Amino acid sequence: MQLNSEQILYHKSKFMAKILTNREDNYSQWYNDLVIKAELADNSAVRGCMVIKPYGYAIWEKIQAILDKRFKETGHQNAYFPLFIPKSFFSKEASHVAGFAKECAVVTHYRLKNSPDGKGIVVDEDAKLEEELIVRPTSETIIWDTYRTWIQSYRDLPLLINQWANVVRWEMRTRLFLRTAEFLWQEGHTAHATEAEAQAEAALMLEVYAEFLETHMAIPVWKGVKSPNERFAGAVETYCIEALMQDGKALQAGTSHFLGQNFAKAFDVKFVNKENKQEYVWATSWGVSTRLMGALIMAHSDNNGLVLPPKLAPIQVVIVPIFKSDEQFASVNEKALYIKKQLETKGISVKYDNRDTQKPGFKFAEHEFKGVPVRIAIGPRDVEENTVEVARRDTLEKAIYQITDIEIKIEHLLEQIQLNLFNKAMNFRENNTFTVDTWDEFVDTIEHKGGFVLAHWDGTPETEQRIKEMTKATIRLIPLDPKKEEGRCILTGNPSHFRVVFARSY
RNA sequence: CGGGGUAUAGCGCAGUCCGGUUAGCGCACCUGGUUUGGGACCAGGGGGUCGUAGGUUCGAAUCCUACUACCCCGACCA
Repeated sequence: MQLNSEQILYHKSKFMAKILTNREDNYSQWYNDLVIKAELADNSAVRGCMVIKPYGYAIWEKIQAILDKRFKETGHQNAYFPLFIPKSFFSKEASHVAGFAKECAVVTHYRLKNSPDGKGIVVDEDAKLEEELIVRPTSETIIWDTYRTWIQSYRDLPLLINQWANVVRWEMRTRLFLRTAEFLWQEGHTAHATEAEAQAEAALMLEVYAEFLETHMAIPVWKGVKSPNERFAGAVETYCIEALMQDGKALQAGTSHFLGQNFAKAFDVKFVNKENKQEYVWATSWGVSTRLMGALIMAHSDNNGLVLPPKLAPIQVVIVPIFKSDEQFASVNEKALYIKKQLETKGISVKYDNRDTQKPGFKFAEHEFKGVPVRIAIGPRDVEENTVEVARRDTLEKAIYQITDIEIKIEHLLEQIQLNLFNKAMNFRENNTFTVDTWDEFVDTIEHKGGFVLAHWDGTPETEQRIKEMTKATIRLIPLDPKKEEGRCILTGNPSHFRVVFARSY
């Protein structure tokens, strides 16, 4: 019972109200259409800032809930630090300020007044701040300034804090979820007594992110370390997870930084060790943002709309009743409610779409567009035969299920869908990962195939920069445990001992 | 910030070149009826300072000027 593509096309072309640009025709437009028409987010009246709509926010809340639980399981506590950061804090860590200076929003005044010409309101020049405030692009500085007062002794360590917050980076060009001027994220900031402990923390959180993407978002990731060019401003080492989108571009999905003692020194955060000696503390920070929403959308969705992995879908199963007469509705309704109750005993989130203002076909199309993993349709024929029609979003297949043990069958189906999405994404990545040895091959692959390209690099920032200028491809990551392989840099021909991962990226 | 484009009902558009009734159309919305196993149909109805501010003109959605916002492409970045 499979709906073939011609049938789908027929339905779409004849009735379609929500037009989705074809993914193959214009990937960016497809993405934008999807975000807006699936009601995940909208552009707002504020340049570069988005409105996250209830359906999109529900997905973000699921992401938050799962990660928050993992953070707490790994010993972290949530706290909240100010949105505003005194400008002077920023200049304390040289590379940090250099990295963020160009994209900071600055608060200079604290009052408005009626304009002298009587038209509207103007900034009151008399209300100029003594010290200007930066709207946080990230919170290292305010947090480390605070940690100074929290940390005295090795007994205060490790300090394991996370905050869920919004940050602002004044980007020139923005895209819904992928790059917005304001975005939501979590930022972990930890302080440790030893370098090894801090390194272990950075590695642990990278692992938490990788596990989350793979098992919940169904997106396979590469783990690695950033080249100096791509390193976080102020970090000693930046670890990252990179995912491959369906257009062959890479997306950095999360980062975890080993900050060494850079911020401890800049903000004079010392502790007394067991030998009663003063030492600077060792630090990490790590974060993921609403950008994950972009990854989720781009990794799985198709020309019929959004495709959501069951573990993050706000609605996992939608039940659509089909009926003509009131008597039919009564019996269908009874069965539908029974099924809903059964599914809920397994913790499945079910929407019973019993709106009488929309026809079944409309509901099918709508829930399909919004990526609901499983749809159950139940009509008079089903009631008679004790069956339902089950359609899965990932493959668009339909099947008839006996209602007996429906909750077990659907639970199993959801697991299958989750797995299938991961496997599809994994296959895609494998089919779009290329190994090249010459410059011509490299350019050709980046230009015509996209994807991840494994190549030798001489290890210098200059070479990476030149490659970026010539091909727009950057080193997405250096594998954590690179396989030893002697070769020559694709650009300079200098010796190299292992391959790194190149790609064009978001 | 550079290049290009757009702005007319909630959404998508026509009308603008070549100024001239009451600014149209599709979808959506409201009412009534018939319908309901893949985006229903019929009838009736509501909704517009034509992005903003000036200007030209007897008359401006239409011509001119400035401004603003958004989208796409680049440089920058998660």
